[in-house]
Parts: sequence; C-alpha cells; structure tokens
Amino acid sequence: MSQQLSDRYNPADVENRTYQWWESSGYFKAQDQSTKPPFSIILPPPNVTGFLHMGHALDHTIQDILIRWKRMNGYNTMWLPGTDHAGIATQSVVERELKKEGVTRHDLGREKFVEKVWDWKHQYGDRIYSQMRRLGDSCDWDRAVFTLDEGVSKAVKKVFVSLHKKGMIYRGKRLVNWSGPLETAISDLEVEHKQIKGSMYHLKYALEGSSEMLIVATTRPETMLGDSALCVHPEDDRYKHLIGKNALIPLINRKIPIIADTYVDKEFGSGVVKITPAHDFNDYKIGKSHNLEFINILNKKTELNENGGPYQGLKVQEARKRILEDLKAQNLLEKEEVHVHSVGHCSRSGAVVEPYLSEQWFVKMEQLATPGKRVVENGTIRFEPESWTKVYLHWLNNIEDWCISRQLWWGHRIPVWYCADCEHQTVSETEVTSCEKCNSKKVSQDEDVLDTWFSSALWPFSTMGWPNETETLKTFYPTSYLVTGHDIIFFWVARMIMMGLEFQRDVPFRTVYIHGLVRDSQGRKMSKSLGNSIDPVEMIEKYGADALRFTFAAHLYSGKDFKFSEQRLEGYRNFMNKIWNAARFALSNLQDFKVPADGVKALPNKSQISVFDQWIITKLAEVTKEVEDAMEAEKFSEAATALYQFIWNQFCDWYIEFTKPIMNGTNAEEKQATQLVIAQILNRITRLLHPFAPFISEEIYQKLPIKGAACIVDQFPNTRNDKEFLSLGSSQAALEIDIVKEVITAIRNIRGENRISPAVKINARLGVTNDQVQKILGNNRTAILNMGRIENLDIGTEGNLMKCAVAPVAVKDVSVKVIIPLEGLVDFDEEVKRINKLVEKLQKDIGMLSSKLSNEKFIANADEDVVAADKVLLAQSKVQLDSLRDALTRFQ
RNA sequence: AGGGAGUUAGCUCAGUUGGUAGAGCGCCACCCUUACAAGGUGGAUGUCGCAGGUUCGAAUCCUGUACUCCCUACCA
Repeated sequence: MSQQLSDRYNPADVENRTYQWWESSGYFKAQDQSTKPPFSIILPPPNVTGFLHMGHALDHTIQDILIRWKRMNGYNTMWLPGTDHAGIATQSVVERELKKEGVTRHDLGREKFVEKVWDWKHQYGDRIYSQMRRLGDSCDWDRAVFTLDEGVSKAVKKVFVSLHKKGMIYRGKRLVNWSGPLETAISDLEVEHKQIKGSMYHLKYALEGSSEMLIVATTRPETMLGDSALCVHPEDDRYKHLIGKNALIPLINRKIPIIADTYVDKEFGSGVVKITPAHDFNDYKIGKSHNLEFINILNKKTELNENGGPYQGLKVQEARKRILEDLKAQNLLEKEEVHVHSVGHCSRSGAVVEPYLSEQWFVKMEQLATPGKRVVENGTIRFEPESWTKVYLHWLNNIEDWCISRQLWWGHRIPVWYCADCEHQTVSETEVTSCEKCNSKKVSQDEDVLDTWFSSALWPFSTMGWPNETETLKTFYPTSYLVTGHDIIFFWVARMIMMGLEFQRDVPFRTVYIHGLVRDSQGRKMSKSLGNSIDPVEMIEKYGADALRFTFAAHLYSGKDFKFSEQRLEGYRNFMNKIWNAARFALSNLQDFKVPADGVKALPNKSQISVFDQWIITKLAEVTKEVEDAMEAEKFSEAATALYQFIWNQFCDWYIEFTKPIMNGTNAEEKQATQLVIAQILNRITRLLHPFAPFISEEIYQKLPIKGAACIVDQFPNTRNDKEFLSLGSSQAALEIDIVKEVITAIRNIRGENRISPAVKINARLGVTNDQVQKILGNNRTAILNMGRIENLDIGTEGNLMKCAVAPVAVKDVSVKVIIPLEGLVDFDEEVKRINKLVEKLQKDIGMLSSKLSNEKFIANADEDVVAADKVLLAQSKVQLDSLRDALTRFQ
C-alpha cells in the first residue's frame, strides 16, 4: 500500500473523498437523546449572500477543533449550521443584480422583488455550505437552518408579540440614523464614525428688530432650514440679555426664539448653538425639553423636502454647497475654518448618515440588560479572553433602546396590522384579516421588516425548534461555546444573552470564545475596496485545508488579530508534507509487520523495546500531557505547536533516524518490537492531530496496520486513557538519548563550523571517564556513527588532543568531551574561531554564575533547586573552559 | 474625552507562579546522505519602547512616560 503514496502530500486527492465518507457515515450527526454528555455549538450564521472569507475560516477552524476534540472525547456533539438572510446585505446584492437590467425594486413591487430574492437564495444560498465542507467543518447538516425558515419565523413572531404584550416593544416617532441610499433606518451599531477634515462655518443670524448679528458655528449649514431656536448658556453674560428674544434664520428669514440651556458650552465656538431638533441627536433632546418645533427638512432619499424652500429637491451635499454660495453672496458667512470631526457613515452603503425623524419600532433594553449583566458578572457566562467582559458590561450599562424596524422588503415583516377605520394596531403571531377592535376588514400589515439581528438574537433556541418543547432543546440548550469575532459582541452576543434569559430563563451558552479578526499581512482589514481579500477556498486548493487550519490554530493567541500571510501558510503546508513523508516512510517499514492478535490494544514488552522506543514514548507522554493541558485551557496554539515540535523535531528528526538501523537490521525480534512501537506512535500522532488537521490524519490513520474504524470517532489520547502505553517510556532512556543527541549535535557542529563536507567520513573520540556513560555511548555507537557520519569512534580516554577539535557536552551532571582530529582535513582557523567563540560565552556565563553564587542573599533567598542547578552549571562550565583553553594551545 | 490592547531577532509573533531570551519565516554556509529540496546539517541576529521603583535577581510585578492600534462617545 505504501508504494501508492506519492512523495508529496496532495490534499486534493484526499479531502473531498474523506469528507464525503465522514458525512455519509453519519459521523457528524448529533443525537437528540443519548447517554453521552452533550456538547454543542451553534454556528454564527454567515450571510446567505456570502462567500466563505478568511474570518469564517478562522472562526470555523476553532469551532471544528472544539467539536472534533469533544467528539473524540466521547461527547454527543452537535454543531448546528445555518445561514442568515442578512436583510440589507442581501437586498442590496439583488438590487445590484437588477440594476444591471435597468430595473429597480420599486419597478417590480414588493412581492415580485421578494420572490426574486428567494430565487437568488435558492440558487446561491448553499454555496457557502459547500465551501465550509472544503474546510472540513463537521457540522450536523441535517439540522441546517435559515433565518427565514418557517420555524424561525414562528419564533420571531412569538417573541415580538410577547415583548409587545409586556410593553417592551413600542412604536414611536424618533430621531434615527438614516441611510439615504438604502432608504432605511439603521441602528447605532451600523454607523461607522470616521474622522473627516471638514469645515466649521460661522453663520450670521440677524436679531429681530436689531442690526446686531449673532454668530453661530455649524458644520452642517443646510440644517439651518430646520432650526427651531438658537440656544445660549443661561449664565453667559454676553448673551443673557438676548434670552427670550428672536433671531432670524439667514436667507429664509424665519423667526426663531433664543433660548437658554446649560447644555451649551460657553467656551466652544461663539457660545451660540443653533437647534435643529429633527436633524441632530443633541438638538432633539433640547427640542423635547424646550417643547420646540420639529421641522423635518429631508425626505427618505435624504433630499430636501418642501421645508427646504428654494432648495427643495437637492441632495444634502448640493444643498449645502448652494446655501454656502448664497450666504457668501449676502455676506452672511462670517468665516469658514478647517475642522476635523467625526462623521457617521452607513456601514453598508458608505453614505453619510443623516439623523432623520421617523416612525420606528423599538425594544426597551433596560429591563433586558439587567439580567444580561448579572450572568456575566457572576460567571455563568465566561468571556475568553476575559478582557471582553468589561467591554460587554460597559455597553450594557450605557444601553439605548434598540431600533428594530427597517424600511426594507427582505426580512421578517413586523407582525402588526393597522386598521384603516379605527387606527387600532393588532399585534399577532398569525395573519390578521380583521381588526381585533372594530372588526373592520380594512387592515394592512406594517410595511417594515425587523432588523436582521432581531432574529439572530433568538438563534440559540429558534434553531432548536422553539417555541416547541423539543428534545433538541432539552439536550443541547444551553450550548457549550459561542465562538465569534469581537466585532459582533454588541450586535449579536449581548442580544442572544438577553433574549435567551428572557425566553429560556437560561443563558444561551457557557463560554464566549472571542477571537481576533483576520487581517492582511500589513495588518489592514481585508476588504473588497482595498483588493486585499484572500479567498480561503483558493488557499485550500493551493495548500490544503489542513495547512490552512493549522496556520490558524498555531497562531491563536488570546483573541489577537491575525495577520495572514501566504508565506506562513506555506510553512504549515510543508509541515503537512513532512507528516506525510514520515508516515509514508514509517509505513514502508511496517510492510512485514505482523499485526499482533490483540490488534490495536497490542503493547510491546518493555524489556524488548529499544532505548529509542522508550525515549520516543517518553516524548509522546510529554506531548500528550501538553496537548491535554493546552486544550483544557483553550490554548489551541500551544497544543498545535507542541504537536508540531514533537512530530518534526523529535519523531522525524531523531526517532526515525535512530530506528533506521533496526529496520534495516537482522534482529527480527527487535524489529517487530520497534514496528509495533512505530505503529502505535503513528496511531497516536494521527489522533492527536485530528482536530487540527482532520484530512491528513484520517488518511494516514486509515492506512495504519492497527487502528479503529475511523480517526474522527476514535478516542483522543490523553495521559489517563493512554496510561498503559505511555508507561513504556522511561526517564533513564530519555537521559541516555539526550546524551547521544548532544554528542551527535556536537559532532555536527564541529563539522559544520569547519565546513567538513557530509561526504567526508571522519574519526572521533569521546572522552569520558565514567563507566556508566561509556556504556551508554557504546550501546549507541551505531547511531553516533551514522548520524555523525563517523568512520572510527573511540570511547574512553581523551588521548592526545594535538590538532583536535574539541566540543564539551554536558547533560545534567554528565560530561562528555567530543574530540575530532582535524589534521589533514582542514586548516585550523575556523576551529580556533569556533573555540574562541565558545570560550567567550563560557567566560561570560562563569562570570555571571559566580557573582550570583557568591551573593549571600541569593543563596539565602533563592530556591534550593535553582542554587543547586547553578552550582552544577558553574562547575561544568569551568571544566569546559579549561579543556577548551587547553585545546586552543594545541593549535599553536 | 473614556475604555481596552499592544510595543521582544530583518518580518510575524510566543514567553503567568520573577531565576542566564524562544519559534516560524527570512538570511549565511555546506549538502540531491535511498521518507521528505515543500528536505537535511550547521550558523548569525535582540541593553525584551523609554525612565524610575520593588527584589539577591525583572521581558515578567508597581509607577510614570512615549508611540501604535482598536472600541465607545462626541461640541454645535
């Protein structure tokens, strides 16, 4: 079989086939009822319009690691996928498509347009699911939910009606953030503030019955058309006498009162503020408290309306330009100065957001926020990293009511019907055909839809069949983890918590795992406009899904943003290839392996296995423990890195090399014992690797002589369940191999520094007096000969050091002197340089150590172990220094 | 303005009970040594942002400071 394996790992040969096999074998499926403990994650539903982007890839990798890890730990795992109808985003996409045909949604009308969107959804809605499969997401696909599915719609209506009944949803004419291009209200969270270098315009307002002019500063001069007052500070001596008098708006000469409010900052600008209650959030409050007129000067498209007088019909920006021209012409603009301020932009359309007065639906948040705060404060829900707790609580402490209505056509329509006869509002979960108050048939449903995040907020239970009391809910609610980026903590996480508590009387999840955002290699956000987006599917095609997943896993450090670089991905692709080749080689050495009768349970006899076997098992025990601890602590990068280092730097670099002579040797018994160890180590490597690199691990696993049915459902090794095998390791073997490794490294170092070609075989002596150590080195003669490329090796006395390279080796309290005669091989310049470098280093160390050890306070205060270790080190360093100096003299 | 995060090798970043600074990539040298050139072996590279303090000892703890980034809120 191993001959079939190519010398390069080709993910394309493996991934689709393996995924299909897993899926058709039902390994992803969760059981609604099971004796196994439940573990569940609800996937943050990607937009149905979307392609899989790097952010998803990172997000999903984390979730899939958790799910696969828990599955292998015997949990009844449910990863529930879904997609979001994403109101504005989807509607925009379809509108853009229509625009190409020269059609607007208004041409089609609501019904036809919504049909078009559904068509679009049916055509492209599953696209992202197939991309998720490419990544290896082990979701329970049978449970996939769309936010406009019937069940979810039922939940949405029920929640709306229920909150309305409790008085927690209300309708009101309020100032909201308005997106002109989209012709809809957007929530505070959908507004992006950008620093803009704009202008501050100082306008001249005439006083009624006076030639005096009042200077008023503004950044938005066009809003003066909607002014209801001028406002000054009540204790501002400059203007006190004007309070109660009237001023005239420039150009249109409408009369407005001059009022006083402490809101005004005397120091800022001229100390006089124009009040435009219908177009500014602060002014709105003043307007309310002073009972001012609310003059709306805009229409839905953010063009000036009939209140705009001569400027009616102009867009805001044009109106501003024209008004400024006119002001200048009439000498009513005192000055214009550069002013940097932040301006709200619509996060969807990019347009400047205009505060706009309109009828909207709101959710009262205060009541919902209190329990939402409590569960995080008391630790029922934990944020990881913990620092997000503060951010979350701060937001809830300053929460504003949530505007949930959107003037869109695509989404959950607001379940309210208005009666044309008695104006009564009927709020109902079911279709309303007559007014509940007057029975009139002239009822019409509210035209607006709900904010997408309204349905998202119910996601943890609406996806599990609520409002029905399903087995799924009983088993899997609350879910175990919520994994997401920090950009949607407010949008989504907080609202899920509040809705979960309100409607399930329990938190929706226990742990919120927040990860960073994926950025480009320069740290910029990936965006279409910058053209720096990288397509994960393309990366998977080029490097393999495992490499991509491992790249993320290895760099997941406490919620930090992730700078993605293809070069790094390449490194992990190489790692996958390394694993592949190691397995390929190991398997080729297992061709004549006789599988023991007890198969996967077979363990070698400790007395039969080599010191190499014992050593690698010791290392395996270490990495198993590291992975175990790291996974428990959600430190995925530590787990991934530990595996990387074990596989590459221990198993490949040393163990495979050490065991080559055994594999090629004639001792059948020894070979069989080592073969069993190799088979068992590979079995464990694949399992440990599986959550991170599912495809390659399954592929190799399936080729192993001893294995279970599938890696994906085999047990994840830990120090408890693998105790028997891991106990075959030995610390004595570990020490022996450490000495051998150090000796070999010292030989290689001398070779390298003296530029002795690997093709040239050399002689070496190992100077060591201790019998025990001599024996150890003697036992490993073959390894040293092969890996150091040594012709003749003497172990024992130092002998004559004339013209010899010398490298002292120290492992714990063991010292060995590696001696290589250089006569005739090279000139000695490089060796002298090398030794001098070592001498320098040793002198530095000795200086540092002896000053430390001669410090009484150090001896008194430091741990005994630390002092003892330093003493040993100092003694060894001194011996080494002497021998090196000695060696130096032999070159002269 | 308030809050959070960061500043360690050329680059990207690790480094929690304080005990002589690490990885990957890149770089230099030598190698196609029969698993792997997507490889092997060896090497170079850091007063751990700056200034104080605590301590026998600080990248690590405390204080201050500079710079960067993010979030929230914004003065017309």
